[in-house]
Amino acid sequence: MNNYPQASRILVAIDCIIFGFDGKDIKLLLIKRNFEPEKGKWSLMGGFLNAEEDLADGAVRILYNLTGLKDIYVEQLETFGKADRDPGERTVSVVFFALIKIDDHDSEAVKSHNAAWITLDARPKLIFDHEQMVGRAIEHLKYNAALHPIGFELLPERFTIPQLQKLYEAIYNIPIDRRNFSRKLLSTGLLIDTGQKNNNSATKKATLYKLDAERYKTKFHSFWNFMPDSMKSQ
Amino acid sequence: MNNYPQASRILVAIDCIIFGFDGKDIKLLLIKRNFEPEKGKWSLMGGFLNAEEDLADGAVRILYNLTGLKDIYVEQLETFGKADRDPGERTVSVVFFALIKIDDHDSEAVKSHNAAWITLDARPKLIFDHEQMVGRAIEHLKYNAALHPIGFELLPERFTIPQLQKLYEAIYNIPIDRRNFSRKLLSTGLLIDTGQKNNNSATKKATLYKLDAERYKTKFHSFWNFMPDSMKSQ
DNA sequence: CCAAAAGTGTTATTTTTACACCCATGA
DNA sequence: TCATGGGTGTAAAAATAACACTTTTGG
Repeated sequence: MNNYPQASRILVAIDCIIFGFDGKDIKLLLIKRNFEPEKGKWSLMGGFLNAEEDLADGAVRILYNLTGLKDIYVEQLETFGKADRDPGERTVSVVFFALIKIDDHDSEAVKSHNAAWITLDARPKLIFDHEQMVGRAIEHLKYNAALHPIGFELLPERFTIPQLQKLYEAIYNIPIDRRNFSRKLLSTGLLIDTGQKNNNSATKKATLYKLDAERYKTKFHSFWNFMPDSMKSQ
Repeated sequence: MNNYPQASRILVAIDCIIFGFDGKDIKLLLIKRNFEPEKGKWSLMGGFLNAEEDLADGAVRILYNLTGLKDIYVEQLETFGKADRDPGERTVSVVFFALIKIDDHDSEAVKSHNAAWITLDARPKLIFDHEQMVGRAIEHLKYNAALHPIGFELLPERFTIPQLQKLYEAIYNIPIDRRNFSRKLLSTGLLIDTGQKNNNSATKKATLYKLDAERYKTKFHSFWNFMPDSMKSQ
């Protein structure tokens, strides 16, 4: 069957930008390639879309290979399609944006792929246009974390308000007022007090909350402001 | 040169969702296909990405073919990649979102493509997954018109505040308070009073404004609220 | 002179910001 | 007992929402 004889068939790649948070910094999961092409250089985790595979399934497959996780927060970000973006062969790359709970990943799988968690500041040069992809993903993270409750995807199942605050401070690289932040968060009605306290702290133990899964679903598309207004123009 | 021998080459399509505004309704530019496949049915305007063409250039080419316009507001929206989305052959489609000033388009070109401006309510069933694409684009329009000053792209070079209000009322399908809307708009500093008045009106003539191009560029990424807060949860 | 649409001002309410003190904990 | 981080309240400022009258125009 060939209804479109004159059109070009092109490689379709999938590249994944994977963010994590270690309690202090936002990190990217990058791989040091032990395969060709560009062996020895750093890149995003990727692969090709299979002939009979749904695009979204391809992203899940690639994320699973690297992290051992199946229920990851994934969004399609943007498709990169400059004619010369891959010098080997014309390739269009669909970039996916993933947020994971950093403690959940399978460190064996990560190790076997020669991958590492790297802070944004310390990231090496990446191959092809992967640098631009990361730039776009950081932009997306900043933009969307202010409007939707996606920050939770980077934290453990149970988390404290101070943890969440540190996350937002890392994303926007600004200090946030503790009192206002806490009030704003609690007023969303998204947080359920688990009654437990955090043991990690050497001082007063913070309350552990979990997400109200129902409300999270229904409120996800609301427009919010986790970010101070002074950041809105950036 | 074939560095990736085992990967599949796939057709890459480009489909364009083109919005216009006639002063009363938001409209879509759709084509009634006078070519195979699916001849006689309605679809989005589209085409295939050429072997040596940048993706963004492909979108511009396709938009130009249909509208005769080159400086159109275009954003990449989303890539649709279900394995079975095109029954003819595996095709991944990159969907673009375009806003045009409806009076500017080349009606000859539109006619020769068998295309028509159709209101959202009156739109026919579309082929393949084009229906979903349109749904996604409407969502995107609603979301983004509230946060960025993209509404202007649907209006003539010179426009009045009441025109802009009607546009927003059409997008969100709600009545907006004239006084609050006008104040909010003018406070952005984006509008320049041209000193002219609108002749179309049968009653009091409204002031014609134009965009402050400089400010438009610098303020584009600001987060705004052209939408009343009561809509935020939708 | 009247119907229809444009323009504009004030007040109440809500949201956001700025800011300081007390509490719990383990070393 | 003290240093560290967690928890909370209040008042000022800013933004938003609600609301009504006057002006211009063409028929």
